[in-house]
Amino acid sequence: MKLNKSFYLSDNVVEVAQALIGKQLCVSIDGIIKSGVIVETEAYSYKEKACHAYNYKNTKRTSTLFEKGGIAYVYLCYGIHSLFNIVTNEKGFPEGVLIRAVEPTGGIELKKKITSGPGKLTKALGITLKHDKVDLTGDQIWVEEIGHQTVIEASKRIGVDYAGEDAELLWRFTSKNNQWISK
DNA sequence: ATTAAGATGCGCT
DNA sequence: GCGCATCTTAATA
Repeated sequence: MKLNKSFYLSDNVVEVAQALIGKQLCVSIDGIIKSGVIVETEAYSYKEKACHAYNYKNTKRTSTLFEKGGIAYVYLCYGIHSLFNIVTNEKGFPEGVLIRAVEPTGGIELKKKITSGPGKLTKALGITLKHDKVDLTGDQIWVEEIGHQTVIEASKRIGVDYAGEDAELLWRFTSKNNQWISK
């Protein structure tokens, strides 16, 4: 069952990040659907330094985060990697959930662990910068409830040491004992 | 116009 | 564990 818009409009991005664990992410490209269960997320909010849109910093890159929740935020990191986020909250409140890892369920090459990392999973799913601002209630990218029961663990986020005290926030959520999460 | 740095991943030691 | 590839954005002038 596809999640509807209201799921993404919560003003508590941390709750959304937790709720997304165990949901299934689907991407439809050229009629081919690729899917995977979300097993690792991170929450980002304008309230803390690690976020691109910290303190309502609205730039060309972060403008997507200021849009109404329920759309994709894809951006290029280090000139190489496309990172996929889900924008939450109402328009003007930049918050989002970074998808760091998924467990492949369909349409993805299963031989190698190519989904265990924010840069790799986008490639595995075929997500590109063209998907920036794509509506997640549409037919290109969406998230659906599949009734997965998961034990969620909270930990510190990765790669945000520069954020000082905010790097200590336990805003990374993983599915316990899952082999697909990044290390 | 110029430059520094980044929500990473890979290869090598 | 460490360094590099690679390029867009943003801060500075």
